[in-house]
Amino acid sequence: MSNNTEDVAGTEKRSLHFIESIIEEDIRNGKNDARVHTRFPPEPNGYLHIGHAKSICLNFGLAEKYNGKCNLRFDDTNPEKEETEYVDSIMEDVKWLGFQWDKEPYYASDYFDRLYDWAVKLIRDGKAYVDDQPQEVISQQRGTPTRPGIESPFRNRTAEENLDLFERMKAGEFENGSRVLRAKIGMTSPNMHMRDPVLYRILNAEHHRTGNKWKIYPMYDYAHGQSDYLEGITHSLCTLEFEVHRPLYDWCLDQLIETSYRPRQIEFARLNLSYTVMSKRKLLELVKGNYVNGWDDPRMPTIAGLRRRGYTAAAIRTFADRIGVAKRDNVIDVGLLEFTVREDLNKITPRVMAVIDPILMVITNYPENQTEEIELVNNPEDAESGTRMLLFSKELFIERDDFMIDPPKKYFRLGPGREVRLKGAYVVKCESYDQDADGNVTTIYCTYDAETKSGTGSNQAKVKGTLHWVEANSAIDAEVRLYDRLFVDEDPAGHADKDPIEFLNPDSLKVVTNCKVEPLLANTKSGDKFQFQRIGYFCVDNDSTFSMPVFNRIVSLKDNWAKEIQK
RNA sequence: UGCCCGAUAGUGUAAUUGGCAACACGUCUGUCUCUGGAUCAGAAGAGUUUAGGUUCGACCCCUAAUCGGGCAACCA
Repeated sequence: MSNNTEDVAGTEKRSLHFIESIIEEDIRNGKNDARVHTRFPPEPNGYLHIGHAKSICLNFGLAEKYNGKCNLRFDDTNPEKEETEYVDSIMEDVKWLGFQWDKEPYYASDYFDRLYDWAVKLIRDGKAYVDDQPQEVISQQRGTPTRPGIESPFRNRTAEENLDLFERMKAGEFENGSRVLRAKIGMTSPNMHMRDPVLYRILNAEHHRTGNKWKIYPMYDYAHGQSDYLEGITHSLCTLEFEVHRPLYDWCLDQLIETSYRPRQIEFARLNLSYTVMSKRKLLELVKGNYVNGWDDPRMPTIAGLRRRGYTAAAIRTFADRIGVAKRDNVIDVGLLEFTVREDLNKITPRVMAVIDPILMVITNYPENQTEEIELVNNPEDAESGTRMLLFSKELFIERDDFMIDPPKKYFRLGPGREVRLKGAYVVKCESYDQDADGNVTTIYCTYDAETKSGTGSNQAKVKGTLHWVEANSAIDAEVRLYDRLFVDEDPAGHADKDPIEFLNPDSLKVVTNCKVEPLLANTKSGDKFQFQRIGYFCVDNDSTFSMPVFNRIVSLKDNWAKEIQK
């Protein structure tokens, strides 16, 4: 390592984060034969969220960077919470993000036999014992962080007795929860996790892979390090809350292996995002309580939700890269995520005309029954994207927001007597308008100047605004789903006395059904993304049909006018 | 009252490992524009939680304090 910085994406310089520093030092020292082998170890008890994406990008990214490998391993040691549906969704999400795990996916449950044999070794070595006490008693005896615990009366059974009991636990002779296998470490450690921790518990539940074969299941602390070891993992990355578990991770390995190869646990700070919740438990609550429409609801911070919303995998990877990796607690502004998608979408999406809240515009001096074709650039950011033709006629739809009867001075759009350009077409001037009984504007009457057609080079006096529009007769109907942040509070889970549900944003979804979009949008498929000119980025939803296309708003365009009216 | 982590502009992350704090987002100006988008140019904004110490020199090392987070599931 000659320099502490490196090229990222060819241009940006980025310095090494602390995990990379550790890895590079390990490589220099030839530790574990200078291999880099990471793993992403989700428990299949829920869908992955953007926080997991950070971890995925970290683990797979490190493997890529150092020519190593990264495993996908399902940490399925608790059959009561785990399901195959989650396994499938997790694999799909990891692949979608653009990563490929080494070989086949691994499962902690594949190691149950090895883990069992190791447990037997611990018992033989006098380092584990079977405790017959109920959970509450064990819990009481553990003491408190400030007071040491006391030893279990079953702590000093003979190895033979322990072995016999443990085998019978495995055989299913005992009741659920009636006995556990505990490590024999001591009851006085200031670290609660080191006070004779439970290694195995009896669980009469059907496991999603091993079915009813097992009656006992290993605990995370016992299973994780050994699973890492069996897979040849070198750097086992996890979040900060596992810091206090590390001594136990190391203790187990110390007792069980004698090779020089050793996996090392390193902790980093999990991602927190403003205006959302980021725990599987809380997300599950949103799903089960029908506050959202499933795990892939576009408002969810799940990878499936973001995907359906229209976020690109590239944007999420860039985001993960931008937020960095460190050990201090952090809350990332959702604005950064939004910026990152806009940045990506700006480069890749075709621009189209779509009017979300249409109002009829009649061009009074445009010949009756005449139409013409207007050529429009598909994407000014992409020279390869070409152009397309769009119909223009006497009757158009424009956005209701783009007209005001009595506009303020800084309003660059249409009002009585004002002039604007219709994007790609002509400059029009508002001559009059109709209102209904309630005062709503129903039709806007304009005149156009035939000399001002776009691309003719006739440099007309500049107009302040340019509006998007669709031709009234050829436009097709569409449904648009306007998504906004799910919570109105910056940190919905940060109130000890209040449930995040209380901060749900009542306007997080607005369904608009009478939108008018250009005819091209009849032929789209789920997942297609567009920029609705002047409005935002949109993505074709799964619910879309030929007769009624449905678009999700991914994110709006940066809107300075909206900011202006805030003032 | 215990133990373990952490603390740098509004938010994140840096600082060539001790040489007078940088980048991104955000904010504000302005430019350009047939998207009030994008682009481009520029500005404001921290003197690194505090107090000591070591040193020619400290964001960086030491000590203490303060603040924040984590730890007492047969969850992961």
